[in-house]
Amino acid sequence: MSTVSNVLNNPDRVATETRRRVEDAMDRVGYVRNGAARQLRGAPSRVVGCVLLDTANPYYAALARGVEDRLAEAGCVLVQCSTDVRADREAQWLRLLQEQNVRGVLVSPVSARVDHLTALRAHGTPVVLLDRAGANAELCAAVVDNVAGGELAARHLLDLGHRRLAYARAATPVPSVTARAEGIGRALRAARLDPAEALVEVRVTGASTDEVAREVVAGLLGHRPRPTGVVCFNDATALALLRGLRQRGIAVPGEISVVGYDDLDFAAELSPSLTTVRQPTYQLGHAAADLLLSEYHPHHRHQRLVFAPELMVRDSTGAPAG
Amino acid sequence: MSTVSNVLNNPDRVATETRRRVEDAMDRVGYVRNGAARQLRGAPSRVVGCVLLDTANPYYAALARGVEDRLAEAGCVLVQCSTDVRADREAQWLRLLQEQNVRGVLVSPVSARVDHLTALRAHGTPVVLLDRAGANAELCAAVVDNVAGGELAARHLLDLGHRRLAYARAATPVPSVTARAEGIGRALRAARLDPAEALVEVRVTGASTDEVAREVVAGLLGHRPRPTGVVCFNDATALALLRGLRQRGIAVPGEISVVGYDDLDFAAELSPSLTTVRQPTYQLGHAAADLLLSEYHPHHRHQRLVFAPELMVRDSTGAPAG
DNA sequence: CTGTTAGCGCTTTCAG
DNA sequence: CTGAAAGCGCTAACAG
Repeated sequence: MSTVSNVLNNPDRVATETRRRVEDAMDRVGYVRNGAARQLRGAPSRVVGCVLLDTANPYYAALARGVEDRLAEAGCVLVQCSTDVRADREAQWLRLLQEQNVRGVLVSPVSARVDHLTALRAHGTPVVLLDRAGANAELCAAVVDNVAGGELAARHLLDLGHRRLAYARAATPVPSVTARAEGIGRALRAARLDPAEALVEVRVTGASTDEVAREVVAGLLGHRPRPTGVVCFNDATALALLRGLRQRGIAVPGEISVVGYDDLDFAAELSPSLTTVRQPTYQLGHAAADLLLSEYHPHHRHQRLVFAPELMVRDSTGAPAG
Repeated sequence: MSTVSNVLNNPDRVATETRRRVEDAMDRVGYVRNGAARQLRGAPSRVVGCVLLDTANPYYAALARGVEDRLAEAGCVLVQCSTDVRADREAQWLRLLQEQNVRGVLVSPVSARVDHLTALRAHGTPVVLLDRAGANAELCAAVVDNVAGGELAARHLLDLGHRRLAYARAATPVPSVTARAEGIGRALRAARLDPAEALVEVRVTGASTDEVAREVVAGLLGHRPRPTGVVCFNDATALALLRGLRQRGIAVPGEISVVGYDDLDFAAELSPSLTTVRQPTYQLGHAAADLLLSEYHPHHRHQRLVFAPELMVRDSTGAPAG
């Protein structure tokens, strides 16, 4: 019995001949190692958890793929859970993952409060924050600089000559979405404009493209003076907005300029092609997984990895009319 | 000790007062159940595995979300693995999942041969096939009828008057992609055309949109007589093709009609908007998970669930010139 | 209701 | 190299 165990875990301690005999006995009887029992004996878990706002969202799907690929190198698999931005679900998933003794969790937290995550870490489960840095570097984090992203988008519009902007954002107070608003405000102030006057926030609640289109267009056109440039918090919203504006016969970028966020595959192919902020999503996931795995090293120190977004200028933005 | 166990597993056998005492002792010390130990004692695993061609692909992301939601109802989580259409990876992931004693696996198999999956099932791990029905119903399967999908797309073009078609497909012999080719052939024969003459297959190997665009356009234009209608095996390829044709100044649908596959969010928003075959992806995942969970019922019989695709007619298709 | 006990499959240690 | 034994945390069965 101990020889078999050695064949599996310390192959070099076993004579080649013996090892061979054990190995083909194994596949004669179809032996499969029992992970639960190993883990109970103290072996590190080979499962990592990942709690995201919505795993079907292409942004998170790409991020998760980055995570998955890095974990594969370490022989680990990834459990993916969606919260749909609900704190109760986040808590429930984290509990389940903790019970499964996962090797660690990557979390895109629903709210800015991360006490429960700090507690989870203190309890022995490594945690890496995504999209949101912890307050005092008490947790590892990997983020794209959303403030910078919002700033890039807004500055681009300001440079083109726009003076009244809108930000079409999800109604839920997701940290990354809020940070982009902050970046937009920063760009406005740098241009000596008062965000209270020069910026309209339009909140999107709809689920379908059509609903979103209606909401955003209504929010924009209902405002006087009408904004001439819009930053959308993601490309899906920009897509909906472009449709809504086309249906109303409003020219883009002639009457209104539109900036997206994410640079999904289709952004470059729309007509007009979409100016948008690209995020290094896959790399972010890869690096985050790397960070998580490194928590097992003896002298681990928490780190915050910050990735830079990049503005992709295309045809949906131009100088304002008049 | 057994009382504690009962509080967790048979709460009604314990007096309310005692239960309460146990419960707050638990959260005073921060007790967390050990899943590995439970499982070792025979509790059913709460982890389900899912091995897909590429988890970052929006098609699979939506499918996985359907799976995830159904599993959540049963208190289970989903591990997602990507094979990138490589048989060795598929085998490796399945092995790992088997060692983790997962409750079951959903697999979108790399090849038509599923012996290893039948063997896995025989060994005690429930298996549900995705995108591919097993030969003799020896495994559960949930599929969208890809033959019907290919047929829908081709018949639409034939009805418009096209007589020379192309099929732009992934070079790898993925079952679902091949089935669509079969459907196209069937539609051609139904219209009394010989697929050998009336159909060109263009194989796509590129990874980036630009490469794909080049390949497909070259494949199409290099053929005499030139096809007037193209079915793409997915929307991403159609997107690339539209770009390629636009760059060459070829009118869609004026000179060439294009049909996509998947009906991703952006399909309706392109210019021209994309005629494409919609698949009930989320529902497929949901139903597949349901099937998997049902394997635990005593009198389970393997079933094959077939979902119907739907043609979304938009502006990228029209009557051929001349 | 509480305490005791056995044992799930594995790794580790120690003797032979 | 092989055999024996302990114990990871839990559940189930049973006696008090």
